[in-house]
Order: sequence, then structure tokens, then C-alpha cells
Amino acid sequence: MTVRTRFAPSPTGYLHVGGARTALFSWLHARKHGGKFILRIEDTDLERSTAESVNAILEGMTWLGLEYDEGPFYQTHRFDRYNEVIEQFLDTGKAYRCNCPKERLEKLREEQMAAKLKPRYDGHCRGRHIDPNEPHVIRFLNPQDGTVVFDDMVRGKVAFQNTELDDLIIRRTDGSPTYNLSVVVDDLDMEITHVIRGDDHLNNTPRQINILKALGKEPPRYGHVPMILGDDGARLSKRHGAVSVMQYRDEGFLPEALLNYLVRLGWSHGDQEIFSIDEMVELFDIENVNKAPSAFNTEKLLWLNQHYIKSDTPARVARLLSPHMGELGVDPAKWPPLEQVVAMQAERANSLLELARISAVFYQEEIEYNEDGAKKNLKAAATEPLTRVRDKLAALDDWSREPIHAIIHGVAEELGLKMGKVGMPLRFAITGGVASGDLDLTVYLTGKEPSLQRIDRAMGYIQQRATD
RNA sequence: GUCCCGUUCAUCUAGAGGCCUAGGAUAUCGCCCUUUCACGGCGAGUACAGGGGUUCGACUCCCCUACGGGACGCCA
Repeated sequence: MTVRTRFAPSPTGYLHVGGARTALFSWLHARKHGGKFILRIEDTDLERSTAESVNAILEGMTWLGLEYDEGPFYQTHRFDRYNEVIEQFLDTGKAYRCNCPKERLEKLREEQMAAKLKPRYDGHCRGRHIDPNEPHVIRFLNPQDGTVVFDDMVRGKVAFQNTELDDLIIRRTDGSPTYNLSVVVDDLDMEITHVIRGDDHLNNTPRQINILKALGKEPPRYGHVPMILGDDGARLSKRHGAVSVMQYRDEGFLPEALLNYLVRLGWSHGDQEIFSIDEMVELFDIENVNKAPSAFNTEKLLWLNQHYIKSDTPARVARLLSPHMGELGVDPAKWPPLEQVVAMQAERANSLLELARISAVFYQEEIEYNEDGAKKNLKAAATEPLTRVRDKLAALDDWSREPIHAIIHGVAEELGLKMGKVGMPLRFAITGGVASGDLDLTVYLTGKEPSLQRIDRAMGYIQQRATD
């Protein structure tokens, strides 16, 4: 039997990291076993489902590269099928109509809570005749005794007493089916073999198994993966720190970094930290996923992001970096080639945003001085070395790294100065800051004319300071 | 409140009864490399929630307590 897994989000918001990890695990499980990964949109909640959310989820999946083999299927397109099952249940006495008013249900709940009981529907309408033309819901007749046991792929054996369960609503007053019914019918019709989902669904599983049994079908295998907590240990939710996967893209994260981070959250393979997609597919095993929830740690994500920024080809990083450069108001299509800048700067940035920030200086007409750095580096003592470097650079025909390197070192030697005394003022003059890559490379990439202009400006700054 | 689930460094984790003086990674700190910032290298500190069993031996098995999470919807 071929493995078939699915990701079944409800379109009531964007795709966040928790959902993305569940989708990743499900996708990996299918890929590992040469199976199919199906995308299903659970939009039976007509009130809250939106097309924008569907698009946001699709966009997130695409960005992460979690391509699906079938779907997206929409539950709203399958109402006829759900109704068919509901009618079948009604005909065979496995479901019944209920018209209990909200007030009765609320009172019941309060009484049960007061008696320290678990709030459950009491089966008041079981066996009562209710006119199908009156407003009513349909409830599934849950078994009243026995135990539902299943072997969860991550939790192991889990058991629930049927006495803990109640007769859940499977069709609303407005005629729409509810989640627990539609999910069972869909997983059945779509021949899902492995249901991998968040553990907030663990409590729903026995209900779904009971519905499946009423249908005379065998349940699939279940794997309930724990929730992801925020940096502060509280549950990650849309209201609390759960950011959209797309926000990570906007903040300069590489999809492979997020994927690598997510796969290591709750799962591991010995001491290995870095996993290519192929390695994940090969090594991932849902049975090795931890049972305990884990906290999202942005610091580690940043570390992985830096790893991928510096190990991916400069060409690819440059392509992803380009839009971020544009947002900073510079044109990366101009000199120097962005690829070369990336090759030099990659190890200094843990996000594309940071990379853009430290690289913009190569494309700016007018650079900004870091004040402390200016005080420290543009002093009278820097005039002589700067002048000499400037003149030699101006006379340089072959604008390339080696001669630039020779000039800087030559000046230090001539003046009997340590490299720092020449290098730091020059670095500051060229970049306006105290941090940059190799000095000769930095000068080279800045270009001849811009370099000369920047040195002139620095010397002007020194003079200005002397007269103040 | 009831039911379900969980608990190893700050964080992600290794650990399937003796391999554990509890390993790795991130973060932090120190040293080295270095004209700067990084990268890299080396090193340091920090953890088995608590209590009872079982066993010759428990991070590993069982029970209790504490703490955390989830569920208890005409949401999914």
C-alpha cells in the first residue's frame, strides 16, 4: 500500500511556523516512503474561511518548497458527499436529530462543571422524534462504553474511555458538516494512510475513530506532533508571537534555513545539525519525533540562516538579496557586481536584511559616517597615510586587488607605521564604518573614482576637525 | 473542574538499565587567528523537576506529587 499523507489547514489565517512544521513532517513522511502528499483546505467554517488565507497558505508552502502531489481539495466542494454519509448514519440509527436550545446546553454545562464533571452532551434527544423541517443539528451516536485505543506514531499507545466522549454534532443547523465528520470522510475517500497533525487534535482522534468504525472502516495511522512554544515558553499562536512563514522571507531568511530549523525542532539524528532536503527525506522518521513541545529559538534559526547564506552560491544569495537592496534605496545592478559583494560579505550577516544593510555602502553616492568611528579614525595622524594612499591609487591603471594591496602595505612600510594606522583610517574613509571585509577587496569593489572621492571627503573631514 | 499528554543545560537535543565523571548544537564568556568586523580553531560554565519504589545497578522501568501544555464549541 502506498503511503499517502496530507496537510489540512483551515484557511482562517496565514501559514505560521507550527503549521509549516506539521506540513514539513507530513511531506517528509510521504517523500521518504515514495508516497503522495495531499493538500486539503478545511473550509467548512463558512464564517471564518477566506480566499486570502488560502492564498497565503499556498504562498507559504510554495516558498518552502513543500509541493503537493494532489489538491488542493476544498471541503466546501464536498458537502454532497458529507451529507450522503450523514443521511446514511441517520438511516441506520447511528446519528440523530437534536434541537436542544442553547440555554439548556449552557445550564447542563454549568451543572456538570459544578459537580466536577467533564462537560458533555447528555444525549437528551437520543430516541426523540424531531421534525426534520424544524431547525436542528445532527449528532453522532457515540458508543457509551468500551475504550478506544490506538498506537500513535509519536505518542505510542493512547487510550480513551468512551464514557469520556459525548454525542458530537456532525451537522450544524445551517446544514453544513462539522470538522470531525468531514475530516473522517475525506481521509477515507482520499485514502490517507498516515495522519500527521498537531497534538491539539489528539482528543479528537477517538471520536474520529468511532465515526470510522460506524462506517465499518479501518482507521489510518496517526502521528500527533507536539506544539511549538514561543521564545518565552508560552504556546505559539497567532495572537502570541507566531509569525507568518512569509514574514521570515521578508526578514531575510532562506527557506532552507527555516526548513532545517523546523526539522530539528522535536526531531534529531544523532548530533547532526545541518540537513539538506535530501538528507531530511532520507533520515527523517516520524517515530523519532519527541513527545514534548519545544520552544522556538530565533537565535539558532539565525545561526542556521548564516550557515546557508555563506554556503549557498553567491549567485543564488545575490538573487535573493537583490530586492532587499532595493528596499534600502540602492540599485544593486550597478557596479560592483552584487555576487562579488555577497562572496565577501556573506560570513558577516545572519540574514539577508543584515547582508543588505552592510552591503548598501558599495552602491551609495554619499556614505554616512559612524560618529564614534570618525572620531577614532579620522585624526590628524591619518592625513599623511591617506594622502599617500590616495595619490598612489589615483595613479593606478590596473584597478585590481593585488596592486591595491601592495599600495596599502607599501605606504605603511614607507611611513614605518603599523598596518592599523593606515588601514583603519582608509577603511573608515571608504565605508564610513569600522567593520568591513578585506580592505583591499573593499577598496577594489568600491571602485576607483568612488574610492578617491571618499578619501578626499575623509581628509576634508580631518581638516574641518582641526580648525574647529 | 474533568480527561488526555508531557518534563535532560537558558534554548534545541543525544541517551532504548551498566558505554554517563550525562554527549552535541545555539547563546554566553575566555584564548588563538587577524589592519577592523566577521568566519574559523581551542577552551569554560550551566541540566536528568521532586519524592518513593523495582533492581546488584536507574536519566532510562513503575507509582505519587509538582509544574507545563492540550481538549472539553453548531472552530478546525
